[in-house]
Amino acid sequence: MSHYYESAGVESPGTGRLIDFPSRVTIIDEGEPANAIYQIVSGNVMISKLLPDGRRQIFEVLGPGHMFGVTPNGHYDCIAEALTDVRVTAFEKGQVDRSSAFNAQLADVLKIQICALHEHAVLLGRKSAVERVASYILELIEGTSPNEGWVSVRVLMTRSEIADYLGLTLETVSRAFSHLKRDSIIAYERYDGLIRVNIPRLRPLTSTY
Amino acid sequence: MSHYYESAGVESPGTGRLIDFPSRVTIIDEGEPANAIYQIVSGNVMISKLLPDGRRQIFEVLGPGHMFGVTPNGHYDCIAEALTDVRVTAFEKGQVDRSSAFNAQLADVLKIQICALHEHAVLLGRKSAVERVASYILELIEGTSPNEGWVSVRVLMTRSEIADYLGLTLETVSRAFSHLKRDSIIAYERYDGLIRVNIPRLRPLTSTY
DNA sequence: CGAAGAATTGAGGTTAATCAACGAGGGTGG
DNA sequence: CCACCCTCGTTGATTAACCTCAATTCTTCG
Repeated sequence: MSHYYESAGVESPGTGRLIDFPSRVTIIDEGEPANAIYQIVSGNVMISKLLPDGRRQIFEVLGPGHMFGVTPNGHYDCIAEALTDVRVTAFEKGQVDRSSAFNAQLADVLKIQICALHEHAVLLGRKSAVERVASYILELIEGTSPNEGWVSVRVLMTRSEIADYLGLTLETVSRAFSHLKRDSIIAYERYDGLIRVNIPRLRPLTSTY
Repeated sequence: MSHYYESAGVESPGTGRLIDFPSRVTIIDEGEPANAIYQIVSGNVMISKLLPDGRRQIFEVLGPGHMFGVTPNGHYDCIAEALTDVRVTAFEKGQVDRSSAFNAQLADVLKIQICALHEHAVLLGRKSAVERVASYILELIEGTSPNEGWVSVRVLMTRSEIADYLGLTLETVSRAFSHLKRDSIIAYERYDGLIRVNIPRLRPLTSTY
């Protein structure tokens, strides 16, 4: 069962309801009846699944504009958890089903998500540990302004979460970070998760075009 | 460049054009301008991506009703290849964009695909070789009538293709099949890819609910 | 029948997982 | 304020799983 922390029930423009969640809180649980579709206003949300024995796989980390809680049947097929403090718009099932504007926007974000899931499947199925971590760091930077030279970026996920995202163990992730640091491809800053990244040297390690 | 084998350009009911492809032919290539969206009428299509050094990851094997060639930008993000002889309906870009009936159907299949991609990410990131192969065989049976007892199923993909689908090598896939055969969980029939499967004994090996 | 491709099996090497110890913050309560 | 605990991260030693290389068999098709 997930525990819901609601902000004041402010009505958003498009029939949606604004809800706030603090960091690390479960927003939706796998198997719950799918009563709403959520769109992120601010913050980041991790989407994952658990195996019966506790193994976890995180598929994607979504940011503002993205949607989750979409399912082909009546139940959520995965877990959504707040990585940061998050503000979402919740659209009640049935209220938006017939809105073609909503469905058009939904289709757009689903296309982007499928594309990202494809890329992530290549990572999980075919990349080495260092390639995975390099790809992860580069992914953090995507969208950040300058894509050349040294760039600073904040790593919000723990080693354990990164491991569950990359299909590795936390030790292997830690070793890969150490490896990149030793080779001066990344450098740690005053330890609040901030790192500096040498993009031209990192990019070739990802084995991506 | 993919080479297109077209059937007689029969017009399908909904402004789509019917096209036939023989087995193993490339239907769309990554990077090509996305001029059409395809819906499978009959047969199966493998969706994959290649890394620069030739490593391949197959994400999904699609059947009738499913769509491919959907992309958030103007270019295909992955390869589509005929696993069997395939008949598809090709919908030209621009002709269907404003059809809400088409978009509704598109959204429906995208939701199913995302769900499948989630499940596959768990397999790639968190399952052992035998668990992956067991999951693969069970997936072949999904939709086949009786889900209990012994069931016959045809394995259409080569060991190499299965390996690229499961993120393994073909030898590891072969060993996993041999392992399942030795334990009488599957049995080979007169070798045209047909195997018999003991579902009650196979299912626990997949580590899925 | 012969050739080419597919599958199987074995031996040995490599990568990442596992098991384990230790250190660095951050919060809590005495 | 300090001692304690707990989580997180790092690093080392060992193990296990899977990959690589190689040889052989099986299957299909001309």
